[in-house]
Amino acid sequence: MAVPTLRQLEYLVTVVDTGSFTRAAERLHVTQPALSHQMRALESTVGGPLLERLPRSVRLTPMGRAVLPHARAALAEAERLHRAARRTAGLEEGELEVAVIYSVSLGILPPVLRAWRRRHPGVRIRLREYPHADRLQAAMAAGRADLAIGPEPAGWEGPIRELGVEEFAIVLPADDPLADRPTGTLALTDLADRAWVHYAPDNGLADLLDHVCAQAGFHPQAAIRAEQTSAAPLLAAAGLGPALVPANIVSPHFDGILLRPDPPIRRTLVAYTRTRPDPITAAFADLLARQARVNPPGFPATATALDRKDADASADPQRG
Amino acid sequence: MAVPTLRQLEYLVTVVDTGSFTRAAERLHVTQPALSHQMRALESTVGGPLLERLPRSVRLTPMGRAVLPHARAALAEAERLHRAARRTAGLEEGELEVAVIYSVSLGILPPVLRAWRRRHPGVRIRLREYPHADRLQAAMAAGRADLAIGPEPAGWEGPIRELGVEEFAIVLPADDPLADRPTGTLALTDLADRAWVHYAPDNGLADLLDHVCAQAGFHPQAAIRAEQTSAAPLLAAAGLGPALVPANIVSPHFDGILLRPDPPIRRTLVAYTRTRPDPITAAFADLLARQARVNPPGFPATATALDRKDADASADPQRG
DNA sequence: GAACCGCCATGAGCGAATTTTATCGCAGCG
DNA sequence: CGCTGCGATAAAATTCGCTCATGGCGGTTC
Repeated sequence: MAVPTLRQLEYLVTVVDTGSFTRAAERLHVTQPALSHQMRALESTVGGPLLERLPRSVRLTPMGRAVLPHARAALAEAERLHRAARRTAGLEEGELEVAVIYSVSLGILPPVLRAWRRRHPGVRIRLREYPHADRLQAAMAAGRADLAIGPEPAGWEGPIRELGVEEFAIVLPADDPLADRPTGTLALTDLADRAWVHYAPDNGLADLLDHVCAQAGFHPQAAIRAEQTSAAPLLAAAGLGPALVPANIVSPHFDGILLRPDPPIRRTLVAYTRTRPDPITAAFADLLARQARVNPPGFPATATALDRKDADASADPQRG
Repeated sequence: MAVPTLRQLEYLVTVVDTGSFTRAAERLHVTQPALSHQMRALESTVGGPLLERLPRSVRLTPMGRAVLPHARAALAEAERLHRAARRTAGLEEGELEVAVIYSVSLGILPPVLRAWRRRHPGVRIRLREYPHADRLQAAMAAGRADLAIGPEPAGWEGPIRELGVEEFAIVLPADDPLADRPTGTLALTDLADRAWVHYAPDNGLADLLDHVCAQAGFHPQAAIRAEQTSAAPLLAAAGLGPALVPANIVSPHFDGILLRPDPPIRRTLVAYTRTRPDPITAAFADLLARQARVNPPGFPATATALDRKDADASADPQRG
């Protein structure tokens, strides 16, 4: 009356294949009465006899003939299920959902994704981008991704793995009077009276810019509010005003000038999960921690060492 | 470590669909701890976590995502299995294997098959023809068909249903000196010195012809031995010699002469099964018993009343 | 033809797995 | 700060599935 058991279906096909209860029983490593019982139970759930017991063989009834292919199909599906599970455990396939703040998908992530794709071509990555660290954290807490990459989340309870300290740069056009500082550094207060290339309100960098300027003692005027983070350095280089951007999102062939703020502006980038990460997530987090160059050694140059030889270290769970 | 249970898979998809263990449990009419246990058991069989338990919902792990479609597929297959079983019980679909002797597939069967097909278009009939009643009976005993149609099997133990008495006719060419008997009958001895259209050795009619001729006191000479039963009347009409054929296999537009042997030669046709027939077989046997005109009323005319209005009588099991 | 053998069914008993009942822990919320 | 919803856990009861032992039935063999 209820659903059959996969094992009952397995019993059925084995009986049919061997043509005998006894042989099927020994192939299945059970005793023959167990098989008889299960077959009878199966016949009662489907509502009619499936096998005709002949003196020296068995034969399918019409109902048995109708049912058998579906039994095989269900078993094959269960087998596929098992294989799929093993494949995800072996990182051969799967789908990983990664949530990031904007700057990550512009800066550190692309080379990592490229390396990941080369190593695990079967594991698809679905990327979800958030403009603000708080929204990223909220989405992650609500379970919208397997792994989050962004600033250190406040009060997070799950495992957190540090990726590095992201450094911010001030972008000026090449012809700006302040552009050729011999030290390569610049105090924010030197730009207190400029109109800035600001960010749209929901972009986390808007808050960050407001915050650091407030610490420097002024409130930044906005010449424009960029919706897209990546537009900010371009707009700044075009002369709309200074911009504060993560140094790692600027292309190597960028024609603006990058100056290091004095004092430096930094934020730590981390990868975090809600719980102990599963194998795929752990592997991705590992790769991320090993390969992500949050800041290029020779700031402001942005060449990240993506093609570094990597050792397949074990994916030990992080804190948590 | 072993195969999962279909119910476990059902639990999984219900949890995913409802987004909650508790809601899934009530939808499945089990308590929530039972569901928790089963999910844990399933996770241990597939070798890793499938669900991530969030405060107010659940979320699939990558392995869960990989596994879920197969779980759904397996369940769908089980559902199809159940439906297929119900459909065979309702005679909506199925496959019936019928074994017959040659003359049946030439004579009484085609109109019955037509009627069956009209009534149960989903139930395919597979036909197996045997040249000899003994071979038919042996094949049936060995389980090569669901239903056998032929002469009464000797010492048969399963259910037998009588279909009628098949009458044999002597075929002569229209210009034969013996053809226009006013009585329409003819004694076999009148043909004792003719060369007959005989049958191939493995054809049961060969034995039958030899037998009835021996009873009439002579041994029939063979002008030819027909492999195909249906060829015999044609050869006889062409003048090769007299033939003895079941009256019902001769086409209405036949241009030979059919004479009733005196004394008549008859054999009973029956349908028989090994065991109490399943619904489909029983329904076919019913139709057969109701519709098969073993001999047309006006022998030797061969018009069978195939299009007779049929009442859907109940399919009570036969003797046995 | 009598004993034997292979094959499946049946019944009893047992151990394991599943479910239920009861309870705890925890997080979110008013 | 207690309440509520949700899932995990523990223990007990029930069900389920398996094995062991046995029986019936054909078919085969000597």
